[in-house]
Amino acid sequence: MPRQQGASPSSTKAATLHDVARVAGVSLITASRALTKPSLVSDTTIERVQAAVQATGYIPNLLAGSLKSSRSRLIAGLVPALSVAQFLPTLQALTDVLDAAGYQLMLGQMRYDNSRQDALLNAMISRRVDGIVVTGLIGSEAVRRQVGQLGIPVVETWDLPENPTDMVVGFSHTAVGRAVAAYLVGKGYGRIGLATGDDHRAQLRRQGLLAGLGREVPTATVPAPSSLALGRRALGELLQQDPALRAVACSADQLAQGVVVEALARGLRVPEDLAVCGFGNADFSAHTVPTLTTVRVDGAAIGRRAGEMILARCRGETVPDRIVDVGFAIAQRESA
Amino acid sequence: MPRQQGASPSSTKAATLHDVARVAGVSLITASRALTKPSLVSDTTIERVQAAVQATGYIPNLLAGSLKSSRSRLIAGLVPALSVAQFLPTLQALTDVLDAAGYQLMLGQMRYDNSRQDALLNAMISRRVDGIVVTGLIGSEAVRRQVGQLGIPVVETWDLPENPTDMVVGFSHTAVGRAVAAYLVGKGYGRIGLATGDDHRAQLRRQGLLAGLGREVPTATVPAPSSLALGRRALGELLQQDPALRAVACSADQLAQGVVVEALARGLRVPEDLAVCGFGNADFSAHTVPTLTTVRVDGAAIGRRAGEMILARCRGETVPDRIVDVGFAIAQRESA
DNA sequence: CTGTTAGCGCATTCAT
DNA sequence: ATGAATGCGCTAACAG
Repeated sequence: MPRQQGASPSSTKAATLHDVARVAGVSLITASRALTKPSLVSDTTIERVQAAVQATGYIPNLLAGSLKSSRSRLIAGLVPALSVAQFLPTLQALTDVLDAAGYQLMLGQMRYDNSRQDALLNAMISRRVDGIVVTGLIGSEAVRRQVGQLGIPVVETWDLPENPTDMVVGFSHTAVGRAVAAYLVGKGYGRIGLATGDDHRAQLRRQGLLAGLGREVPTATVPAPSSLALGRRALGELLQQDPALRAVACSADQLAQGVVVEALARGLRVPEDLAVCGFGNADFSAHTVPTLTTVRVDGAAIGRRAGEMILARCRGETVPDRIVDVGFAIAQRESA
Repeated sequence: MPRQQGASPSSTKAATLHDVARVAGVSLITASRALTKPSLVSDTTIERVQAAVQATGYIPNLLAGSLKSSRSRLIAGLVPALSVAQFLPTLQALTDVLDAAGYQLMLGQMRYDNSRQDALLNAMISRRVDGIVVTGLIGSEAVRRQVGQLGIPVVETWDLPENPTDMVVGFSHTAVGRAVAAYLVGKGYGRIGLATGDDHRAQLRRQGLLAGLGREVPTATVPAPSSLALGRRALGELLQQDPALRAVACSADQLAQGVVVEALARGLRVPEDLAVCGFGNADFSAHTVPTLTTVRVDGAAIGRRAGEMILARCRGETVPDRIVDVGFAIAQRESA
């Protein structure tokens, strides 16, 4: 018995707070307070209002409440693309933190494109989001100014810029690059190559790696999002540049996995003939053969922390640490 | 020079449409129409209004517009969890389709928990979402009734129930199970095992597989989300149940990858000693060694189609095909 | 093509 | 502890 398409609600129109108040025999505002600020209302009226809510099937209209109070309880969550596995734990943790506080996340995909970032931010601001969490940085100077003027709290994540738009939760990518360089050199690998994505942060890690090594290295650059297939291709390119390559640093575990697969397919042993280091500590990295040496980053912690900072600012609190470094750690495993 | 935290906008309050109208020298409603229904307004006034928008830095308040028009241009997108890689292409395509039409996606994680599903739906309805897209089915009978009464369009996806809440875009999981059974039997594999997730859809595929085979099979059930590690564990369990196992059907490519890794680690050749079939055609499946035989499903098409159906209903159109079967195909590769 | 009027449903401000 | 009035910013419905 399919319901009538596009029809208005089957019977009468939806109940409003007005109806609840009438049924409960109290004024509009008392009903409102009973539901949102129970401490200001007597227990008996709370009960009567709640009974009226049940009776009427009342569902509050947050649009109206938001308009009046100028607080939408909506947070914008911006990612380059949902397919970037890297950011999923962050988004997941963020959504959970917000949900627990009665906030919802509006999702936006920026597509590594500044003009789209502009349009998206405008759409979010039009909805009067109470805060913005962006994975990566806000690239558009115009947008930075705009959110600054409007006083919208912003948390940039997964990076650690010197001049954040507002707040930031992340870590130093150049430090990661240096750490990986030091690790590989410490293991005695001389001929090192790099398989890297083309995004901003991967390039920072590249710079750190080169600085740590003190020289250029063979490099294969692949487009986002990183994948096993791209890793295989990258190793092919790197071996053309240096057939005697002994180690490959990768900008993502997906790439590292591909490099390993390609190496094994070419009859190279990992790590005896070729060492491989990834980045991100993906869920599979501890369980491949060989297990993947990688850089561990707590993406969920980034999301949680970002959510808490945004919520604190939404409550009007001052956040003492506007720049939070969650750090990273090299996870030593078999592949390097 | 950090901006003042929690401060109100740096200077005066934000411009409203009222200000725009005043600056442009037209009435409020004309300014509104110039921005949202330009066809009803003369070109010269459009220009003047747009100039006024620039001059005032006006950003529309969709909260107010939505309240008045009862159309929020907000769509709820519900997934069990963001970590279920399966659904990402669907969400990504859905977000793109909605964005192009000026709609935004509000993300919700249901956590395989009916009570949370209830609470989440309520939060979404409170915000007067214009539609709901859920990956999987709406489990709560109360919620189904509620959205039905409110006349909110709903698209359930990735399944093909006989009685959808409203609309559905998916495919038959029992048919997938039968197809996989037929494929493996056709290849001559006798002793077949199953590594499967514990979610509803995976169980439907299991039923199809068993029906196709006409008998029970050794089964290892793992919790969501599927991963390489769980696949390795599952193969261990299956080999305990039947050391002479010749083939394993998996409910996800992540599991299949783990089964392959574990098989190789135990000195089994794939597919000579053990054939493996996955599900979902993940991005890596065509590039592993050996490449993974799997079931191809067009997740992006599901998201696109779902978005189009929701948007059509938001425009008041009648959707002729309320039940859309996007089908599936077995991708024959090396592992089986 | 343009304008006037009248709210959408709720929360803030003041009163009692 | 409760209530009356007011308006958040915008758009639908009618005029002209």
